[in-house]
Formats: sequence, C-alpha cells, structure tokens
Amino acid sequence: MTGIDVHAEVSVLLRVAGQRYTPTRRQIIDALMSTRRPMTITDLLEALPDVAQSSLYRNLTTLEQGGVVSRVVSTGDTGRYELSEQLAGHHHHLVCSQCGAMRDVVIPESLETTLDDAFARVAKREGFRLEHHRLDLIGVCGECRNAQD
Amino acid sequence: MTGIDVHAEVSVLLRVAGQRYTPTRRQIIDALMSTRRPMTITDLLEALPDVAQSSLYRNLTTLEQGGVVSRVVSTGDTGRYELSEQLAGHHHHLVCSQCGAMRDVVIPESLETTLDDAFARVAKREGFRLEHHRLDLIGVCGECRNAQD
DNA sequence: ATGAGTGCAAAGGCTTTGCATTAGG
DNA sequence: CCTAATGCAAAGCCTTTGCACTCAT
Repeated sequence: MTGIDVHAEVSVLLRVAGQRYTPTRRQIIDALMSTRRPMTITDLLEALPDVAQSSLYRNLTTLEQGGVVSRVVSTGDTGRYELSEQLAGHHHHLVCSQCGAMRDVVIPESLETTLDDAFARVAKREGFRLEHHRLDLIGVCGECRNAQD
Repeated sequence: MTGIDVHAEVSVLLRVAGQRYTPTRRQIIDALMSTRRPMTITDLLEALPDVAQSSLYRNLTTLEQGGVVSRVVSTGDTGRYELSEQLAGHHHHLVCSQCGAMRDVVIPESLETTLDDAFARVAKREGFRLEHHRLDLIGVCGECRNAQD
C-alpha cells in the first residue's frame, strides 16, 4: 500500500470516528509508515521532536480508537505502536530476546489458513468467539548474534 | 505433573540458580499451580495476603531468573506470571478482548509440529535464531458472551 | 464563536530500590 | 556468624489528567 493510499484511508477512518486528521496525526502515521517494526513511545518522540509527550499519548489513543494504529503488547517497559492490520496487512513479529527489538514478519498464506482453521476449532471447543490471533517468534536477531562473536 | 513433582523440580531449579526455596516462594508456586491461567500481581497479592508487595516482586524476579516462572506479556497494566513451560508444559493463551482475562489452551500436537517447521524456515530466512514462539487467541470469552445477552 | 487539539506541569499507578530487621545454613 | 530474604517506606518511571492557550471550522 502506498503512502498516499494510507493517508487517504486514515482520513476516512478518522472521519468515521468523528476525528480530524491533524498535522500531528499525519506525522505520527508518516513515522509509523517509515519502518517495518512497531515503534516505541521513545522512538516516536525522537521522530517527532516538536510534539509534546502528552499530545503523542492522546493522539495514539485517538488513532487506536479509530482503528488506525494498534498498541502492540511487548516485553519492554514502554508502549509500542504500529499501523493497524487494516492498513499494514496481517503480519506477525520477530522479537529479539536479547535486545528487545521487534520486526514485522509474514508467514506463508497457506500456513495462515491452516492456523485459522485450527484456531476456529479450538475456540469453538472452549466456548470462545475468536476475533484474531497474535503470533510472535522469539529468538535472537542478526545484530545480537553478530555482537556475540 | 503433580504438585509434589513441581515442588521438587522447583527446588532443583532454584538450587542450580543458587537460590533457596523459601516458604514465600513455595506459596507463590502453590498459587500459580492452583489455576490454569496466568495470575496478575493483584491476584497473587490477594492469594498471599501476608506477603509484602516488594517481596512478591523480588521473588517473582528470582523465580523468573531461575526458569521457574515466566512473565506473561499481556494487554493489561499489571504484570502477569505463570509457571514456566518447563513445569507447566507448552501451551498458549485465550485472551478476552473485553474483560482481559487469560486462560491456558493447548492446540493439537500436529499443529505445533507444523508451526515449528514453518517458523524454522521463516527464522532462517530472516537471519534469526529461533528460541520459541508465543501464540495468543484473541476473542470474547464465554462469560462476556453471556453477559451481552 | 465554539469545540478540538496542544503544551506544560502535576498527578497516578505499577514497579523498583534503600535500609533496617529477621531467618536460614 | 554471614549471607539471603523480608517488610515498610520512599523513590522511579511510564502514562494520564488538568488547565489555559491556540487553531480550525
């Protein structure tokens, strides 16, 4: 998806949610689009030095409620955000157990289908209405592997 | 795995880590064994009313470093802990998107094998040394479904 | 003009740390 | 005895909130 498409889509999503697409929000989206990994609050503050911390938090909340971004659960002590899957596509994460870095990763479509089928059965068995799944691959990233040599 | 086995195993793990298996730590393990879901700090404090909050945090850290318990990443604002997979066996979690509750769930062994194979390939492609995977099924639990009727 | 968005500072809430006391080997 | 573990209280850190100001419609 190109940047223009994303901005147009965000604009629609926010309008539906009764929210404006302000310059600050556009900057946040630009920052999130610029990388293939969830960004921490710190990352975002560094990328947007003119945005107050409180504004960042408030905008992220607004964007999340509008379905534009998603809060990513991570091991770290600070929150992480990414574009919602509606905008970025379905994906998973590689998580480095040493440095904590996260990176997006896509698994074969056939495997996703297998997973969806199996999970649907498990959810039914457990009396659970399944919405989606979250899958992280934990290991050691290339940089940390090199650093150990 | 029976309770006796778990305590014996914990004792060994802690000894290897150079740590003692104190009464407080045994109480924590008993609490974690009593339920099939990760417990929050609040849960544990309620289950162990005579244990100071700081002791709980410190013991959980010690137990985690010894490989006895695992910190579970969750959406909530407070930490969650469970017995390590070495003690509790490999499993995943059902996470309720409405009430935040988590519950253990096991998926078919054949699916785990399929996942492991596929993930190994993905990790290799990405220059990642895979350690394990984390899989959550997000949806609405039975209680919340009933509450909506 | 009228409500939303912003910045700054203060307050909140979970977690960690300091320090004196107690228990275990 | 000597180190580890505990309790209580204080400090830290990320996040949220209050309030006045500015911007957009």
